[in-house]
Amino acid sequence: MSGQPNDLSGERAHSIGELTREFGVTARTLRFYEERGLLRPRRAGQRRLYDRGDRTRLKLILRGRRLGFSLDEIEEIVSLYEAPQGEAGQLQLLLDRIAERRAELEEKRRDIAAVLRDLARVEAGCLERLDELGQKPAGAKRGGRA
Amino acid sequence: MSGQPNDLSGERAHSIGELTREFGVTARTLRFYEERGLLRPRRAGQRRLYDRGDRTRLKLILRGRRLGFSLDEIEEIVSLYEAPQGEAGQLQLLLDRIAERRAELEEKRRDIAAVLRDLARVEAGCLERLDELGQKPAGAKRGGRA
DNA sequence: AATGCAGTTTACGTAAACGTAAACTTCTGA
DNA sequence: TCAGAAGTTTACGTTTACGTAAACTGCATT
Repeated sequence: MSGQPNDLSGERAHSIGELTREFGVTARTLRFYEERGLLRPRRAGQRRLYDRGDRTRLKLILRGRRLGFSLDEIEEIVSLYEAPQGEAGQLQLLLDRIAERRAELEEKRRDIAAVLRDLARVEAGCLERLDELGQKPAGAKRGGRA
Repeated sequence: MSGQPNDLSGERAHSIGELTREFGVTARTLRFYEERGLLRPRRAGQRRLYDRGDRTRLKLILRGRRLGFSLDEIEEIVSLYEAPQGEAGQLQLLLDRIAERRAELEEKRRDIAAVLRDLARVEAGCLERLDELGQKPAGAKRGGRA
């Protein structure tokens, strides 16, 4: 229909190599995530095929990774997004876990704010000192308030 | 003067055990950080004595850890705070490194915002579904806008 | 003198998250 | 038809950040 054979979904699926280039990870990493159950690409014979959903999951995984979550934690977080529409008790449990994760994220946010504030102080000291030395600082555009 | 013997600084220094309790880390961790050069407590004979500066450094270290920085990166970041008041070239290098770190931290901040936004969406879905079921949700106070 | 607690060094062990190498298949272009 | 690129499985290696155990010291009780 849309060019490629085996196009059951109407979506263009990607090979593992395409994914590595797009996301800057190695094929080993993608296979490892699959082994861990974090990704579940379908297959064309042996070859893995990653569709849009897989790419979305990968984005979430890498986001969690940048934030320093372990793969176990990432699995937990990602699972929240795809929680089955259970009954009341399940939904309440889900809400509780969301609240926990939110608390962690807000702690991280405070940590970031603190580090940014400290860096701003050091930077201010540098600039002041540079000014005393009668130098012109290069580049380094400043952002908004911390 | 202020009670303890060997009180050269006018500050009350802490034993390793006190630190572990205060910060929720093990003694092994503190010794490991020292081995890595991240901490440099003074000694009373063999015993380590941690003063206010050491505690400040430890706070910075643990902050970096919560944000998923490696100990190498943490060392780099902490060293920024204690940079020697060098001459112009050194100051410029310092400013560059600060800019790099700021960029990383701001990426993390965006990541956090994204995850919080997604969690809020899932939460909204849960609450809606709970409402349909005619249940009253427990706890889980909501925060501000993402 | 003996016990116990807190601290010390030395050293091997471990879990997480991949890296790397080997040996094989499958497709594609020259 | 055959080389090369891209993919596959299997399996052992590596780095980071500590855990854990052994053996020792110094000090305070009992």
